[in-house]
Amino acid sequence: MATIRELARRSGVSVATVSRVFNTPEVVSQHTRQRILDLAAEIGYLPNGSARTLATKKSNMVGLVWDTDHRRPGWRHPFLQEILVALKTALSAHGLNLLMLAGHDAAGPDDGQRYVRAVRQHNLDGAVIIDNGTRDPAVLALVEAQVPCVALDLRVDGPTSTYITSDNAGGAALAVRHLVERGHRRIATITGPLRTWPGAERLVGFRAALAGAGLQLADGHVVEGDFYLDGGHAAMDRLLALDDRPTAVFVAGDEMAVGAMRAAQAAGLRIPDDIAIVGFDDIEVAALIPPGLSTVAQNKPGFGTAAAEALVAMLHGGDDPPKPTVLPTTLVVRGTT
Amino acid sequence: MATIRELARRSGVSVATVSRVFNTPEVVSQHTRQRILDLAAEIGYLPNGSARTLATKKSNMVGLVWDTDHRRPGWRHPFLQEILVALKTALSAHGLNLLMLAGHDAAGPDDGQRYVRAVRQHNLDGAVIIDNGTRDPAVLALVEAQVPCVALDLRVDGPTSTYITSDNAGGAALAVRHLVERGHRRIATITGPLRTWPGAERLVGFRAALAGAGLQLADGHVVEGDFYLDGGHAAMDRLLALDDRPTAVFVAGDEMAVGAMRAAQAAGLRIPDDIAIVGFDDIEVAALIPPGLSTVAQNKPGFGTAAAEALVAMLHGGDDPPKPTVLPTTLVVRGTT
DNA sequence: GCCGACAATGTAACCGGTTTCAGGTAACCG
DNA sequence: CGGTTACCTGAAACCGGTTACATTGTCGGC
Repeated sequence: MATIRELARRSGVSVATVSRVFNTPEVVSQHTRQRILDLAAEIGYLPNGSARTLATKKSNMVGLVWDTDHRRPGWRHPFLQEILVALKTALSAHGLNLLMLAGHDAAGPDDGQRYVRAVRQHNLDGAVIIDNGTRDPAVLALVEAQVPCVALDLRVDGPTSTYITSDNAGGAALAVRHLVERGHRRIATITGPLRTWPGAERLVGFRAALAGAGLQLADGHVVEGDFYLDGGHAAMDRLLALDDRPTAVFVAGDEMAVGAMRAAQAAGLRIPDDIAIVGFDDIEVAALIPPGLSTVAQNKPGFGTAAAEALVAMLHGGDDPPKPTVLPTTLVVRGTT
Repeated sequence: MATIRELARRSGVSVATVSRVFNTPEVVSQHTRQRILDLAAEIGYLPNGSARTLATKKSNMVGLVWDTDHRRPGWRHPFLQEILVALKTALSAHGLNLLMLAGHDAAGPDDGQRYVRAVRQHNLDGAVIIDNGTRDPAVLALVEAQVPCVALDLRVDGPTSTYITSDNAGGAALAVRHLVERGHRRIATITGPLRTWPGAERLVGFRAALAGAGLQLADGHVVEGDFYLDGGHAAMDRLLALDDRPTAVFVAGDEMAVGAMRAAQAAGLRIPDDIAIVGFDDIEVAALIPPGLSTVAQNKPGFGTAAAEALVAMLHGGDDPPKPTVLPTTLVVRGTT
């Protein structure tokens, strides 16, 4: 393994000069620079990342906090894969790597400082937080420790942190307006967990849009779900048991919407004739399941790229507190409406 | 930021002793050890990972090679999320972290050495390769460079590398036998890309099982697909255009199977009465799409845990070449058969 | 009472870079 | 021709750990 001293010796310069070739190339003369670069390529020299990190305290790595909730074994993010692809691509375009941080599953004590510890131990430059749905104290510790952070779908801010989210309220409004246009008057909703940011916001948007259309929200027409399929099914069952059963339901998550569709079908209802459904997320199944789930689509890669941009801005950029990014949503009309 | 010298000074011992407390605790006296640990907790001392890596050349990090194929923007692994969860959990139980390595998307030259470079630069202890479907030369460079590697669904082996795969041939055989039991005699298959390991093996298993059942494989009853939905659709169209149309199709991937179902339905065929379909993978949609896709299920978390085990065995274990892991598959019968 | 073994700790070199500061050379100016 | 100045390079301290080797002290055996 070639080291910098080896390379310096061979090319007859000092280690300082070699170091400069890789860090501030403009200060070393064209001639020596080229000679060193050629030789470096020849002997296969690569600057050692650990040494560099040790000296500079910058690792060019950001942590990925994605806590696979131990209380909920089947926990899945609706479109983790798309986010990850976009995030990784955008980060590596800036020379940043992504380190997956261990969550609850990690060995060692858990005093709520586990992410902070990991960040300090590895000299991470920042962190991306993919919401686990709850305000994990360990996550909050991260932003309190002034680690540059960008959270997805979790509302955190401060001098060194910001968040990316879809226009949840606006998306919900899109859904409602669409249903109203289709002639529905009795519109219910199955929400996400209301302690989560998207869960809460989509309900806010729903209510506002309903009011905007001059419609009343009937008793029992708001049922809190859990973003999972079975939860959606159960919630729909409750709606269908009502005396003034709604003719349309805005379901705040596609997975729940699929469950809701099943519940409706199990109750012998035809979709969309007897009951219309609009989901949120636009996950893969939405297009596949007959008759096709109308839904509010999120800009999935947008989460990843926006997160990368925001993080880079905080790392390289000035001191002005970063602005949250709100990604626009779009309505996708399929067969359920 | 407390350093080891600071901690040493405060507790009145040498840095060597402090270091030993964290690395070989048994050699330092109970009394001093406790005193140092207490003080460490008090001042919040954490060993610096970079310094440690620099000195020991072990980083306790493994690279994740997951090349999001730039030639195929929509490239998705059928169950990346499940693998990732299991992998991360299993690795962190051994104190290992996962670093996502940049692929084609990275800046800099691409001479096929990009992963090797990344590994050397960060002193990675090993790598997990999530197959991109092709034998990427950059991946092969990794195993040639004697980096401890474990590949998923990609057959690589050598003194420092091994792979994890499902029993693809066996799974295909399960599917065929199931169809035979249902009374089918004219069984066709839509394969994955035959240059991929799972694509090839599933075809092998298919052929063997057919022969084992004493059945002939008719001309044109093997159509190569691409693991994507549209490819499955197109392949099914070709099968349905045949004179001796099959009564059952083994589709070597669920995503393709969904496409195939659509093609069949578009052609006015009833499933499973006019044509039966068995998929492979057991992705989420399989259970959701009516009438429910019968399929060969893979042990998804198994990939992650097995990969972690294999890697740990190579890192800590002896020099005996690691054994590949073949995960059993199971048949899940739903409505398409 | 001396010696060897052993347990606990310290000293200092080393891992492979970065960076401050200073030195040398050549060009330029008055 | 002396003095700036700009440009390029080198010497050496430093980042925060690990570890080979040396040292000290205790104790048991003979």
